[in-house]
Amino acid sequence: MTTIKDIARISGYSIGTVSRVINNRADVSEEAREKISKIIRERGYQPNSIARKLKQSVSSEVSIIVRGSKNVFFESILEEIQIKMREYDENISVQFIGETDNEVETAARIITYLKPKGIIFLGGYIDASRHDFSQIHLPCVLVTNDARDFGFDNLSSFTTDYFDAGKYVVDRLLSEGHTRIGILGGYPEGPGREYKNGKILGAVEALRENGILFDFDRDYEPCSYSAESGYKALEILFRRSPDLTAVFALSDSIAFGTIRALKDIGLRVPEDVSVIGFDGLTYANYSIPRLSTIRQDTAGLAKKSVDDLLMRLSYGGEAVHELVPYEYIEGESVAVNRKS
Amino acid sequence: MTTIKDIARISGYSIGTVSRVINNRADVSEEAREKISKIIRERGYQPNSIARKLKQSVSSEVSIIVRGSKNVFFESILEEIQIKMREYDENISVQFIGETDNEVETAARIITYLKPKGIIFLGGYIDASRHDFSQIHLPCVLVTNDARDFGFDNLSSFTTDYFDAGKYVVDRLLSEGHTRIGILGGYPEGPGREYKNGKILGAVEALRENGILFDFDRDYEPCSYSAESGYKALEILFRRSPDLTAVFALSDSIAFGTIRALKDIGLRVPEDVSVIGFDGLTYANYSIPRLSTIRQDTAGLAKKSVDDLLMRLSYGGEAVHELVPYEYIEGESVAVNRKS
DNA sequence: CTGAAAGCGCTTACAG
DNA sequence: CTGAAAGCGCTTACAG
Repeated sequence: MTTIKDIARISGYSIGTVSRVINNRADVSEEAREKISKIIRERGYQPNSIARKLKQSVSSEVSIIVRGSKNVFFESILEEIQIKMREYDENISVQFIGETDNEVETAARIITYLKPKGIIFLGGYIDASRHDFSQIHLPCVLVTNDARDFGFDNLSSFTTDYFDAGKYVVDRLLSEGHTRIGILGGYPEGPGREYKNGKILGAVEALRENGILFDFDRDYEPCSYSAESGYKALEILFRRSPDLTAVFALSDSIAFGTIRALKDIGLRVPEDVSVIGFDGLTYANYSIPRLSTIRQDTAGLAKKSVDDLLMRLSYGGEAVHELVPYEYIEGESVAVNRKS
Repeated sequence: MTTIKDIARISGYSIGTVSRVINNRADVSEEAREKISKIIRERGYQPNSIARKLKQSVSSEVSIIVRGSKNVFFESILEEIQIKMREYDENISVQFIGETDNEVETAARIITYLKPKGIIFLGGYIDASRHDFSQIHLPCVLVTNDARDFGFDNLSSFTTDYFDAGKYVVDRLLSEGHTRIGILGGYPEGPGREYKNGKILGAVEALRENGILFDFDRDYEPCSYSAESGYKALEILFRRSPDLTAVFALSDSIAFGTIRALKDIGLRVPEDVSVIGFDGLTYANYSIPRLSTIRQDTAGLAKKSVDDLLMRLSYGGEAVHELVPYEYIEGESVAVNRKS
């Protein structure tokens, strides 16, 4: 293994000077820089990143903490982030945590362990651990949640406007004549069994504006973000509310399970029941029927998050909070309500 | 930050003894071990892994190199590997590389950079870079390819028997009376435009045993492992061979694209055309129609790979090569051929 | 069983 | 602009 000592010996300079060349410091003579660079190139010398990390209190990596490893939507954002980071030649390390794990605690552990220079949270909440987060002073980005109101100047956030999108979905269903609309996905949060999910709140608001009071006990069924749970949740929902003519599934995977369950019950989509999903997974465009859904801009979310983090890392600047536009994709899973 | 020095100072022992306790060495008195352990627990002290890595020529991490970041099947194996590794309290670092990147080169880079104690290759070929691999002396595992014939005593491999499974698929279609069977997916490899893919070779063999010579030019269409390319490939295939009554899609994602394309052409699955996929993704059980497919044992592949690597890491031993059983899942996408 | 000391490969004030 | 030296937090022969 070639080390900095070898380069120093061969070049005739000290390891201090070699180190300065490696780190592109200004205070090196052109002569030394060229000579040393040449030798580094020839030998294919790569500085030992572990030794560097030990000295530098911070490494050159960005850590990405992903909440929930089975979430197809997060996987696609993660993929985009990876691509972007590779373009910029930045190193990343990915950490998956469980749905119920505390991402801020994880961040604290990672900071001592990996010493990242910045952190991207993919799908955390943060506000549940505000106190702990205030101990973290690295530039961070929260993706798929709005951190505007948390008041941390080192935490940017980029997210779809879930409230607005949820409202759009229900407005769309209302405009097709549906009034008996069910909602599938997510969980009531906190001790008060509150519904904090923006998609749900937006959906409820759309109904309210049309004089319909959403009955959670009857027309809502919680479930996690997978086809399996979507399937089961639909069965429960329709046993309770067989008169529903439309379903808003909080993710495409839930929607796929929903559509399959409806078929197995003997109901046709969209003739008997309309279904709208959320996320805009590639597969939504290949399912039978094609799924009508809200497409989140995964590429945009990823790009903005990465760009913001790297810019703040290099030049400082304030944290920003941005709502990234979504798009409604017209599929084949929505039809006019013929029941009423 | 608590360091080993603090623990030493508080406990009254030297940092050497503290280090021995941390590393569970035998040559420490019970008294010292207890006293020091207690303090470590109280303080929530975590040894700095970077400093450890610097001394130990090897870190405590296992690196996982994943080929192709858009591969849903690999993602599900990766997830299982992560779960297993976490159970065993082993740290991992994941590196995604492009479809066409050289995984052995990547491994060499990672070894100097991260100093992993072992490597798991998810979906590489290795044999294309045999020479370079012979420079790698860490325990390694290749998943989803058979390395038996490569002759490296540090490389185990676990894979589905693709030849056998491919043969099974076509036998299944033949038994339903299909003789005009198309194949979708993969690429001819190497300069000689050879078909090295085990699934394809098995399929061709099944046909041959039944007196049918597979016509690659007419009844095969290469494509990558996604719904999009499956959709396009099916269109091309059927423009050329509209008399096919069955399609073997080399992955479930290809199959989903295939089924959708057939529907858009105006053909029904399975009434007009039977389709069998490969992988056994969860979603295959929720699509319309439910997809008949070969389920690869992702959990088994992951568990065996992890167990083998950790065992060889701890106790040495020879590399092993194992074919992990697959299972045919009967869906709704295969029917008797009524054309002949 | 324990401590003192060398050293892993690098970075960075400090002098000059 | 450059070198000598301290030190990052740990591990591990070496003595005793």
